[in-house]
Amino acid sequence: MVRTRFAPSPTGYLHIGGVRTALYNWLVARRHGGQFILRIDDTDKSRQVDEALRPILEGLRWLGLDWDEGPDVGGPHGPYYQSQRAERYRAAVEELLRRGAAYRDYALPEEYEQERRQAETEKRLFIYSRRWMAESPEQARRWEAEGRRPVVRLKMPRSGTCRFFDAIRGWVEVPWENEPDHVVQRSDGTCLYHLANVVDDFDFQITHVIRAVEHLSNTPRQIFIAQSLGYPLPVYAHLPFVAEPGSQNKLSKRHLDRYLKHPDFRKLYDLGEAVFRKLGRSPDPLVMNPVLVDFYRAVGFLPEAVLNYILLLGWSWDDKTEEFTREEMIERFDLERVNRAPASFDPAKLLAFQERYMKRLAPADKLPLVWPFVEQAGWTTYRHNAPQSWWLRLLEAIGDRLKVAGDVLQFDEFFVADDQLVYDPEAVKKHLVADEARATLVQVRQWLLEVEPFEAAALEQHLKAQVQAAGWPLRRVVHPLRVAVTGKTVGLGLFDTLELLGRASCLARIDRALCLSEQMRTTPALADEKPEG
RNA sequence: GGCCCCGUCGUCUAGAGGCCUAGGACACCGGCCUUUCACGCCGGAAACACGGGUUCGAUUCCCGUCGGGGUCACCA
Repeated sequence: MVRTRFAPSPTGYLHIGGVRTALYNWLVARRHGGQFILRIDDTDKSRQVDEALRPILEGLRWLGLDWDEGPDVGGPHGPYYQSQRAERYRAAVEELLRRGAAYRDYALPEEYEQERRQAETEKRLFIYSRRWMAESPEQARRWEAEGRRPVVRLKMPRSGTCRFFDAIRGWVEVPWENEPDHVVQRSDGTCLYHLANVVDDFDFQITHVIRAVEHLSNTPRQIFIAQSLGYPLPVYAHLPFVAEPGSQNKLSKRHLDRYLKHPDFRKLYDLGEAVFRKLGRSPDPLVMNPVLVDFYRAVGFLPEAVLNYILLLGWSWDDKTEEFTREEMIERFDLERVNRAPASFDPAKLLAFQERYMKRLAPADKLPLVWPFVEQAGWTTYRHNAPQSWWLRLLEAIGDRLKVAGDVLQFDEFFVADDQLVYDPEAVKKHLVADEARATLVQVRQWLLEVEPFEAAALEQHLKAQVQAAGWPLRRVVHPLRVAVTGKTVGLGLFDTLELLGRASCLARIDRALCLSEQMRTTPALADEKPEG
């Protein structure tokens, strides 16, 4: 039975790199019909573990990475929180002591540190003298009487090499003498991460330890602990880290400022910010950060797209295939095809996946995605009585312009009341102020009164015919009309726009636009200002 | 600094001695389509870090150099 695990610390956020680690663990488990376990590394626990854990669990659920054992679902090997397993770790330390693989060290931190520094100045490899290693109970009592409190150190081998197989890197060798006598239990009796980690992996019967390379250099000591305790070794697989856009540095949530100088990253961020602005939400730094998964959920990305992108961050199936359904991922994923070199996070490619996936959805599929955003923006009221067919028409007309679900909010001209529509001053200046534009609008207003039914096809047919009869170029009508009814120079197809707004709104907005145009002409400050040519 | 890991187009990658005139994708550039925007279509530029070996033959194997990164806690 294959059993893998993901072991996040409750930090309050889920990082792209973390998701990839979770995904690969999940895939290995699912591929082999095994189990995926979630364990919480809260050894130095803070009060609000639940609070700090929520974004992580929600993120994993959003992406569909379900776990078989762990928080919320329980399981036969629990508890799954390290903070609740302290007794178990202490027992393991006792066992290590009993087997002679560890010792109580009564050195004061300064004393140990001094030896270390001494070696450093002499430019030689530091090997602890073990001078304060308690050789007998009497000696221990004596030192305790002096007020010394021991830590427990691993009695690491001092010759030979630690050789282990890594499913991604192959054989890795490191001389044992490079490994110091690591502490496994503090002087206050609490145990350290590496000990806990090994004990948990054994207790949970983890068969594959798949984690970031940062842990590669921790592996020898963990192997020592495991072997000393008589535990079987899991299969190790160390994933390269995920690098920053355009660099080889490890991606971190802390350097948002620097990443924003990267144009593609900036574009992604701006997209999210635009959504937030329309929602009137202030940008929470734990959400408004494309390094964190919460960002994608908040902005309306499709989890399948995000997951597909992350899958390819260090793994590929062949020289052509880029898209994978959940089933295909499970069927094809293999640790042996994971790359050794770090892969840098490419915001543009992520966006490309999102666009590709979104483009395939029918309006009826997009509606439930988009709806929460419309609701949050409080825009359901203006057209609250619009039938579902109106919404489907709107989404159809928006088409590929909808990159993420939150993008609906950019089409606010369809949601605001006619007298609330905001006109872009540049657009007005460019397309509404000229005499010709005003005359055109007056004429078009008339034509709009005649069209029946007030639908895109009929509108297009009628307006085009009238324009041709008048001997005008189509653009003479299109641009002023678009600005008049939407306030913008860009948007959906014009005839779709007219239909969706409905006749009454169109007429009302044209009237407003004409007023606005009049004001512009008679206000010298505005009229004199020449638009950039 | 010690130890460990890594090095193919700007980015993600294919390549496991001849299939390579180094393939695909994203981004980029040019053109077409077009009522704006987005989409779409066509085309283009773009890489084996360097130096030695091994071999009839190296992007692929070995060594070195250079470059990048990780790690060296009574943190996780």
